[in-house]
Order: sequence, then structure tokens, then C-alpha cells
Amino acid sequence: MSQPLTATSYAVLGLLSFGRELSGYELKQDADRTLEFFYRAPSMSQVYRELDRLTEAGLVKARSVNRPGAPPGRVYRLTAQGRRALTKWVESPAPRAELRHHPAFRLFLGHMANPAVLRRQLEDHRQRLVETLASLRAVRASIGDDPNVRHAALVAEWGIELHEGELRGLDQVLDRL
Amino acid sequence: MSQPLTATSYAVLGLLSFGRELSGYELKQDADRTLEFFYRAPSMSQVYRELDRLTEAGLVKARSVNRPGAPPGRVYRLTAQGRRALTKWVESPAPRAELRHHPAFRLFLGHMANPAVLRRQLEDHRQRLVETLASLRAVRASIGDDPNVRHAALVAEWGIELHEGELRGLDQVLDRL
DNA sequence: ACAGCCATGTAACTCGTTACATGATTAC
DNA sequence: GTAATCATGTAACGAGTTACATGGCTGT
Repeated sequence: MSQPLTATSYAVLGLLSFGRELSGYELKQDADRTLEFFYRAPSMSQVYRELDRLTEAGLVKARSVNRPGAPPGRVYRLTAQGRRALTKWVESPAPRAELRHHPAFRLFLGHMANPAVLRRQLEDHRQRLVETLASLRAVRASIGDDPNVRHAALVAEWGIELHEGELRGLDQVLDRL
Repeated sequence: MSQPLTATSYAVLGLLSFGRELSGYELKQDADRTLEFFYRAPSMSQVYRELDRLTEAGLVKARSVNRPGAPPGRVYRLTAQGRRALTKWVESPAPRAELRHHPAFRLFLGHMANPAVLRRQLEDHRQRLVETLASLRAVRASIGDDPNVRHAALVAEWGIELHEGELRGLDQVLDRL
């Protein structure tokens, strides 16, 4: 009996759905570069655990490789069954988006803090927001209009609007604080 | 030796920092109404576990009560030590905001889905977004300019801008899809 | 020879969840 | 009397984290 898969399992499956065979290590790097913007990138060890699980369930298949410039390892690809399972998951109703907004949490409890410290917190967050926006714009630009990653481009555009809204709101807060 | 507290512990502590004594049950309700907008509201059982932990650490204090219209129970209040601990936490650097955006995740893997099903997913999310915005505006309006909950009002305003940005981005995506 | 990256895993642990158990009070 | 709400917990589990362990390959 195979245990039920989680969103993280499908994240790994999803990264393999773009056609390239990937090692656990490469999967982690991909996750850090793409998934990170709208989901949580799993830890290295979690990636390997998911790969074991997905292999056992027959959704991915490993192949041993000896690549130049790297120690021997394994690369994974989707099986036909994995492809079907992924499609089914993508088409199943998505749970609501979850937000764990620590800086907003601090603001909510602002009556407990020194006002200058609170403002500093928000300004630090503003800096990170600006950086995130720059990364997102760089990602969007690097994609161009490659139809292969059309949806990734849309996600990037969506993320830009979302973060611009957050930045506008934050500036408003800093004004009124 | 008391175990280290988590963000959830401080959430409970934070809800008690507005001055009212609250029961575990009331804390859960408050969390669902306020925290929910920018963080995760803990489950009922988690709230009780945190209260035990915070009591043991001397950060909150319980008092037995018999209120009309309810079975006997306990209400909690912050201790001076709890107040200090909370201030220290609020003033400590906030981790970055975390997003687990399931609908964006589905869009990212849109190449695996039937286009009509994908669009439907996004339209369902749009509906929820509109509802969230309405709730946030209602919360903001109900607060008025009560200086006691000034920061909560700012969080609501911030949330409105953020979600408006997300909605704009989503409509753009739906246009281009 | 040593730093740094590529690569794979195990062990211990924490957080938080769901399911379950219990029972008082109030309104119908 | 019975359903809904208020109220408090326990037990079992799951998902994911950090810390640790291991080792090969490449460039300086």
C-alpha cells in the first residue's frame, strides 16, 4: 500500500514534467529557483525521501549516470503513470492559498513594540520585497515568450502584481504609522 | 527547562495582549477572525497545548470561572513576564513572509491540465479572493479609528492592497491564458 | 593538499493536524 | 428530549526540518 502523496510530492513530480531528467540535487536547485516564489522549496533530504516514495509508487523512474565533473549518481524521469497522476492532481480543486506573513504579524502586535523598532522591521521587509520584485522581473524577462514555459511566465506576472500590491500597501502603512 | 516557544505560542500570547481575559475557546475564535488573514489559525487542541506550555513557562496565568450560559472553564491573562517576552519577540527580526499558493502552483503546472479545467481553477480562486477582500474591508470598517486596535487596522489596509494586487494579476492572467 | 561544489542519504526531533472522548448549558 | 454551542482535553500520526555522516570530483 503506497502512502498518499503530498503537495511536496507533486512539486517534485511537477519539476520533472518539463521533460528534463534531473538528479535529486538538480531538483532541489530548480525548486529554489522556481517553486520558491509561490510555494515552499523542500529541503534536500526531503527531496530524496520524495524520490524514494515516488519511485516505490511507480511514478518516477531512476537511471544511474556517470556525468563528467560530478560523482556518479541517479537521474529521474516521469513514468506514464506519473504523468497521469500529476495531471489528475493539477486538475483537482486547489486548496486556498496560505500566507504566513511574519512582518504583518509583528505589525499586528505593534502596540507591544517600540515604534522605532517596529518601523525598522517594516523597512527591512520593504527592502526584501523590492528584491523579490527584482528577481521576479528578471525571471519573467528570462522566460521571454518561450511557449514551453508559458505558464511559468504567467505565474511570474501574477507574482509581480501581487508583490506590487503588497509594496503599495506597505508604503501606505509606513506613511500612516 | 522550558522548551522554546514558536510563532504559534506568540500568537496566543499576542491575542491576550489586548487586555481581555480569554478562554481557550475564545482564543480560537479570535484567531479565526483576525490571525487568519495573515497567518495560520492554530487548531483548537493546539491552542490548549500552547496554553499549558505558556502557563508552565509563567507567561500566562489561568483563573477558574463560572460564567452564565456556559459550562465552567478557565480564562487566561498575560503575566508581566509574558508581556516582556512578547515585546522581545515582536521586536526581534521577523522571518520572511511565507506563501503557499496552491492555485499558482496549479497554474505553474498548467501544461499538464486541460485548459478549461485550469481556467475553472483560477476562476474559483478569483471568487475566494473577492470574498476575502470583502471580509477585509468589513474588518477595516468595523475597526474605525479606535486607537486601541490601530495596528490591526493597518494590517487590514495592507492586506487589502496586497489582495487587490493579487486580483489584478489574476485578471491579467485570465486575459492572457 | 585543500577548498568548494556535487551528490546521497540517516537520525532525531518539532510542530501541528485530525480523530476521538467527554460533558455542561441553553434554546427549541 | 434533543440539537447546537461552549468547553477542554488525549492519542496517534504526518510532514518536514536540522544536524550529522559520507564521499567523489575539480581547480588552484
